[in-house]
Amino acid sequence: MVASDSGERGPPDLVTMALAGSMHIDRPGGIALLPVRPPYHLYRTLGCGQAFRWRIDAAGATGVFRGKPVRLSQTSDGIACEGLADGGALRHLRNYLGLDEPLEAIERVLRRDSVLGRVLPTTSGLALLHQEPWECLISFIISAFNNIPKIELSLHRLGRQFGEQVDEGVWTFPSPEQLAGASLRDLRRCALGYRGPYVRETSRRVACGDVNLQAVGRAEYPAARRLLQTLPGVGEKVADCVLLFAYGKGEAFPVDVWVKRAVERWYFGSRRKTERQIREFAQERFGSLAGYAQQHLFHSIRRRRQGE
DNA sequence: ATTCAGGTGCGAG
DNA sequence: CTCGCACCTGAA
Repeated sequence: MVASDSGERGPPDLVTMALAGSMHIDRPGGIALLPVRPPYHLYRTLGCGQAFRWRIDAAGATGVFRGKPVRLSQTSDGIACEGLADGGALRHLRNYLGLDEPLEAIERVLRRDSVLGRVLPTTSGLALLHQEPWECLISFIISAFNNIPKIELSLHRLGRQFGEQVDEGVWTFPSPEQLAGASLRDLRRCALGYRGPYVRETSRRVACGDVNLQAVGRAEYPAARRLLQTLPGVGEKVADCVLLFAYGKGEAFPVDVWVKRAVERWYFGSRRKTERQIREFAQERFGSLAGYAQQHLFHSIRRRRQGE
């Protein structure tokens, strides 16, 4: 297997190299600039279904980061960030966005796979985020047997009901304590359906320290996965999403209906496989880059279906 | 009105 | 342990 580097870009220019050494550059008007290396693609990264609370429009992406409303946009110079003042927060944002993920090298390796080689031209530049585990966990509990607009609706209502308002129409994501103290009746208002009790029970188990989300991060992938799966509403797929999108466990390969369909069609001649077979196949084939492979496959088959 | 949607928990074999 | 099934609810 030889990498076909036809789509690869040339070495970064001097400006890019110089900028990459610094965390950010202050611009007039309280706008900070975070340098990025190609092929990083902000809107693919925020819009590919890892996180649900970013709103993307022609002007850029808006959302809440560590309790502050922020607006992000990508230019040829990097990521412009409006709303965060101090360098510490910007460093955290840099980490959150995955700006230092070695995407060029990752995609060079993935491109050796003929399927991904075909897919990458339309998915290149998406990075795995490093989300806050708590919000990510609740988001994917809600995602089960649900659709994206309604997941977004539920998360928005949870913020409005139980979080704190930081701007017009913008709320923080509620803490474990805030959700643990919620009534099922109030949770039901958030259109959670039968997931309401899962959300509250999981919140209780986290709030009381029964499950330590920091300890999950310190554990190896298999143990961390088992730990998360002790929570109600958290099965294999949800656990893998949290491990991948929040904890940076790159070997996680969440198998949802889309990825299952993609792998069956593109790797197994459309023969039916179980979710476990698909996950084990992917982990064997892609190793620590399984999560990246999953994102590209997911993104590709979804836009294909939607005719984007 | 009917159908669909980024799984999970359950009981049965 | 694997398999099949029911499931809240908003939007198309």
